[in-house]
Amino acid sequence: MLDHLYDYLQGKFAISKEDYILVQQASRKRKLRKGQYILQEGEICNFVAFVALGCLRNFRMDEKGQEHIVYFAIENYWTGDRESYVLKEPSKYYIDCVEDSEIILFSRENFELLCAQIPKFGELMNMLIQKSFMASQNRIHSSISFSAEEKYQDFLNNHPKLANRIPQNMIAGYLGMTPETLSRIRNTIKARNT
Amino acid sequence: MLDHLYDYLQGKFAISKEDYILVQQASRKRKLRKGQYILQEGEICNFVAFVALGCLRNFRMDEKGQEHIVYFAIENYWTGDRESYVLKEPSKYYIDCVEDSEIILFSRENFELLCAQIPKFGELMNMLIQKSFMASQNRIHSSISFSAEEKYQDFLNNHPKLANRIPQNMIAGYLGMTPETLSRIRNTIKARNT
DNA sequence: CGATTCTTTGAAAACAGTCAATCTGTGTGG
DNA sequence: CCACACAGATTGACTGTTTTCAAAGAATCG
Repeated sequence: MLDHLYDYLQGKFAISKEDYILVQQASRKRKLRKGQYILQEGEICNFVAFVALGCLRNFRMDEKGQEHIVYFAIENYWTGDRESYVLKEPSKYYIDCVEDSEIILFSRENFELLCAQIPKFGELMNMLIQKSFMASQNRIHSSISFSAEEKYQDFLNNHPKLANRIPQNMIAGYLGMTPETLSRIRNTIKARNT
Repeated sequence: MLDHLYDYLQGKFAISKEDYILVQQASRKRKLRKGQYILQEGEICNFVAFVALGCLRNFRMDEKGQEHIVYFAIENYWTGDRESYVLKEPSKYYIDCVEDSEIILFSRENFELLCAQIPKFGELMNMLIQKSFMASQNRIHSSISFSAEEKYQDFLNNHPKLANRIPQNMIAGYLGMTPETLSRIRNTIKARNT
């Protein structure tokens, strides 16, 4: 029943049936409801998660209770708090579900074992971190260079699929602006296109 | 004469003399003057560089000629444009020297060879990318969550060594604000501490 | 249908950017 | 050694953008 992940890994490096059985044995599936947390501030992130269905977000909460979102993970994306995982320190992040979701969880032990047992799997993870880094660089550039409207346009260009399924207050929290500002920006864009 | 890199690698994984000779043969040293470029927009980044001395910056230029700095590399840091390197696509970045510098350059071919020949070297690179990613995440958080003054304070906390040697207009370009704004922020901080 | 959450709108205030002028320090050439 | 040029930093007045707070409208879910 882990077909989603199997298709994904097939697409990445043509995993063998036998190796996939290892993956299956190392993981467990979890169904989650919208709003449910898989990580909370202060906990050590001892897992890596693959999103088979739905959408999750990584965010921090500030003293005023405002949520600042650093990452969305939809189908075929991985999530977790890399920093807490690597350093084995309490996380500064929350991870919760934006929609009802299905994820495949790997405990730290199992995940490291898999990376060692299936070299291609380990390489894939290195490649993913590299891609994450490249994406982060681009996000940093956008966030230090662009006006609020430009940031939103950039978001639409880079994440057309997210734009349609994520509430706007979260998009605002991802872009570093208030929901009111985002709403006004959408207005002026709409006005311009008429 | 590549002692700086030798000490660095020693500190990272106790490299053997023989392996270090490989590193030496795969690299070449370059002295650079302040302002000199090692990468310009449109070029493909076919190298990885280690900074033995001095300071370099990665930045993009917008239509108005404004420079947006995504990264500073000082002694014992690595630089280059990872995205252009990996994708073999023209870079969107410039990399130039903030001070007179000495760097150790690895061509793509030599670098990949080294990673394969010296497994610990390859692992180190993966680890560095991972750390870069973690640093990027934190920078994204700061840039979507903080006011201009908080961003500056955060910069002082995280990069005390950079604050003293980098001109303020560049710090402003790194934090995503104008030099004027940064100057005023420094004023209010100074006023508060008297 | 009612309750809750999300989005929009308005007016005022806070914040950051722009433009122009001045000040400071550094290094260079006469 | 001085005078000058130059780059970087500061200041002031003004403009524009974004936030804040409050309220009203839409949409969604049980």
